[in-house]
Formats: sequence, C-alpha cells, structure tokens
Amino acid sequence: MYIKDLHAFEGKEVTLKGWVANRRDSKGLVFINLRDGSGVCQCVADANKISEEDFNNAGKLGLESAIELNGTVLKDDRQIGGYEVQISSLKVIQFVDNYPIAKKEHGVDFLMDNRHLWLRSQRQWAIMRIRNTIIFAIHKFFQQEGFVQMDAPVFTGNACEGTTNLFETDFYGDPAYLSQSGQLYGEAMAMAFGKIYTFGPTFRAEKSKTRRHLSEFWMIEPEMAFYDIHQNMDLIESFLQFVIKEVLDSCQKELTLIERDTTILQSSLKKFPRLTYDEAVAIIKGEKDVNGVNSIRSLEEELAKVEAEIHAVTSEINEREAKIAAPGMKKGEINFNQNKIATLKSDLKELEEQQRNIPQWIESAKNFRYGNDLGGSDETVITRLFDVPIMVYDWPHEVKAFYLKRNPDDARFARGVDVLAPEGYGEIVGGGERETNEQMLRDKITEHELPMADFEWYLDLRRFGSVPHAGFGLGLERLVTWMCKLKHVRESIPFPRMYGRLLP
RNA sequence: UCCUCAAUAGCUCAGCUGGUUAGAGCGAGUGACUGUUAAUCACUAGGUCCCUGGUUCGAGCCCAGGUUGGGGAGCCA
Repeated sequence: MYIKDLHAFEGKEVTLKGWVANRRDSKGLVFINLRDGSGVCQCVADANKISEEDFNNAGKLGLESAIELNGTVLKDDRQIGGYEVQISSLKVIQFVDNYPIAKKEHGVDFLMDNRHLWLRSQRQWAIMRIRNTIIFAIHKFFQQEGFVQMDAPVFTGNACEGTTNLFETDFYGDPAYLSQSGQLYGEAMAMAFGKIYTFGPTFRAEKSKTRRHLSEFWMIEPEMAFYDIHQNMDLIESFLQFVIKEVLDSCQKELTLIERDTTILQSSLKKFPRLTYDEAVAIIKGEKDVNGVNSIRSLEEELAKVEAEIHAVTSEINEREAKIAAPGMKKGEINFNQNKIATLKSDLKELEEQQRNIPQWIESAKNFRYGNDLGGSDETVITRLFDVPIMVYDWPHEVKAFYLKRNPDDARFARGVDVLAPEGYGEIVGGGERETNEQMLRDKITEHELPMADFEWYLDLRRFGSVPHAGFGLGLERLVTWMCKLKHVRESIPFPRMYGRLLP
C-alpha cells in the first residue's frame, strides 16, 4: 500500500510504512507528515482513538523516524494529496533524534555533504522523478523510431576530441582514459545497424566550478547512417519535443512541486528556429533583430530593470529593519519580518550578480570576434530572445571537432549543430554531419596533433562502405536542469561528481 | 590555470570606526495548548569566530600566506 494510491481507499482501513517528514503536536493530537517514497500524507494520532502507548510514541517521533501504521483514509481538502489518515495503531521501526536536515533553508555545501539524506526532501524527490521520466522517454522515442541501443566502451585508449580533460587510469600497466564521448564508436555501430544510440556515463576532468559542469555525466549519443545535417536537425527537434511532451503529460505534480512555470516548455513544442553561425553572430552583436528585439538594447533595458529592483529591494529591507528596531513589535511579527528580510537579502545577492554580469555580457556581445566559438554569455544573450530552443549550425571549422563534415558549398564551415536551451541554459545538444572523406580526416587529425595510429580503425569506416551519416550528443543532466529550471546541474543527478566533490 | 566573493553555535546569518562577558532566528531538550501545515508560546543547553604568522595596550574585525567553498572565464554536454 502506497500513499499515491490513497484516493482509491477512502473510508477504508490501510497500512502505511514510511518515514516521518514532519511532526507537530497539540494537546491530545499529533500530526505526522508521512513520506513513503511514492508521496506524502498527513497522519493524525488522536489520544482518544489510539492506545496510550502508541500516542506517547507518536509524540516522541523525531524527523525521519521509520514507522508502520494502520489507519482510516479520510477525505480532507486541506491536505496536499486531498486525503489524511486517522491512525488506529502505530508501530515504531526506528526512533530518530537529531536528523541533520532541518525544516529550514540550508546552504549548498551543507546540503551537498548530506546529499544521501537531501535526496529524501520533496524538491529532490520531484527532480529525480522528472529525471526518471526523461530517461524513460528517451528510450521510448528511440526504440519507437527503430534505433538499436548499444553502448560504447568506458575505457578508451585514445582521445576522441583532444587529450586535455581526460581522466587517466591504469589498464593492466598501460594508460587508459575514461570515455569523454562514445561518438566514434557510435559511428562504427551505425555502419552495422543503421540507427543506434548510446546511453552511458561520460567523464571530463575539467577543473571548472560552474553551474553547468560535472566531471561525470550521462550522455545520449544517437548516430544515423544516411542522414545529413538537416535530417539530423529534424530528428533532434522531434526527439526533444517528444521528451518535453512526456514530462508535461506525466509529471504535472512534480513540476508544480518544484514551482516550474511550464510556459516555456509548452512553447518549445513549436518549431525550433535554425540559425547559421553567421546569423547567430549578427544577432548577438546587435546587427540583426529578432521579432523587432535587439539583443544589445534589450540587455540595456534589462540592466535598468535590475537596478530599479535593487533599489526597491534595498529600501524594503531598510524599512523592515527599522520596523523591527522600533519598540512594541510582537515576537511573531518580528520573526515574520526577519524571514522576509533573509529572503530579500538572498534576492538582492542574485540581483547584484546580474548587475555585475549584464554589462560584461553587453561588452562581450558587442566585441564578439567573428570566427570564435560562442561563450557562455553569448549563449545567454541570444537564447533570451527566444521562447524555444534554437539550433545553430554551420560553424567555422576551426572551432569544431575534427570529424565534422565541411559544408560542400562553403569550405569555411563545418556541418556541426548546437542546440541552445532558452532561459539562459545554453548548450544541451552538440552534433552534426560527419566527414566521409578519408583524406580530409587525415588532414584534420594531423592538424589537431592527434596520434594517427590510434585512429586507423576509425578511418577504416571511410574505406569500407563510407556513407553520409550524422548524429548528436545530449547531456542528460543539462536537459534535466533546464526542464526543471534548476540553478545548478548538481541537483539533476543523484550523486554529482564534480571538481572538489567525490563524497558522498 | 586565471578573475572574483566568502568562511562566526548543529543550520541560516548579524556583529557598527579595532574596545569589557560574541548575538538572533531555526534546530535540539523541557513544559503549555484538541486541527496543526516550516504550527504557536515559555524556559534551558549549545562557540577552537577556518588555519598559520604579523601589526596593536587590545583583533571576530586590519595585513600577509595558506586551506576549503560559492560564482565566473577558458573548455564543454
């Protein structure tokens, strides 16, 4: 019997097993918020309706105590799930004291140290369920489309895209690296099965501490024989929209719980704009408007708005502080104001960060040098003009991986495509059409100073039945982060591995 | 690797220009209250002010170096 099924048992006697998520006392009454993994519901122990021993035990339950109880399911519209349970008997499996995560805001470092317990909280519960839905939807889509799931090795002897950022390990005395992409193996598998996708862990030893990076993350890499870049983009679009739709259809409760405004997810079901690198650069530099909106001018307006908000928030904080300092305020009211001030102060910190960032974005957008890759701020500058993910393709070949095909009509460009998520989330997909010409590949491998011998097997694919083919890589955690509108990727995976974080 | 911000009670933070015994809220403990939703109210306990050195009559506060963490750049999904 699980809490999610209570609605089917109205008026009936049920047995629930779970953990105490919260407890409140009153004379003769104990309210327990019980959590069982499927949901949360309030259970009431009434001194007049249960044994004295059970009632005393109920009053002593600390947070996260484990219990089993029998009770009657009653409809109660005041409750989150719409039902509450009137306890008739209670069995304590374990009493718990001093559970470290309090019913209060905590800092990131503390929560990360307690990740194994943090996962029990409502918000993390909802995020992990959405992650699960996304993973299932990914498999569903590709299986439905006739793709074969095949995984690439995790140990590799050579670097796919350069030798930096690799974790080195010992492989029977030889150096081996943890995979940073299954891409090249995916191409080999696509030549055997037509359409394949990999779904596995990926490792990047980047010493970066940003909200977008993990050292270990999960990547989905489809590869399709006989696809060109345009068919690739068609597939990316229908794939992402399938996943978004699945989440909207089956995770309403979770999205509400994490307070995700789904407007952008809804609007992402329309066509994704496809921009060439040239068009994207013109938009970023403010030389080309999007629906009458200019990137630079809208940033300047945003900055003015942020500054006005900072002013408003600052004066509200001062006002409330003055009120508290004045004599005669009741304790409850003081608490209320202090909480309010704490919230306002953290808002203020974020606003001030924006105030510092926006001028830098404007500068870097104005001074963007044609031919460079887009930086994090450039991605923010362009994506905030759209309410849907955008696809940027045909990149200067110098900034992209060696295996991307040159545009046959303009050799300056490689047929890569990046998908940039809206709301400032940036790149969630990178892919493209692959180079089929053996000599072009050899030149590129030399140019990137990669060891040719390690790539002979890969070049075999160009010698024996080379055909046009394309594919892409999706970072699962970045997709989860965007869809849940999280502040940081670390909340999108159960146990994040990142620079400076190996435990728990 | 670089830039930037921070570290004070179990947690989140305040601590004025360097000045006597370092504060609040939450959490914990005890008690009160028969419908609470982060319940409320009263009382109690709880401190190596990150570390090392320096300046000073005096350092939580100033200076130098380090450690750890946050945000960002580079690079990337």
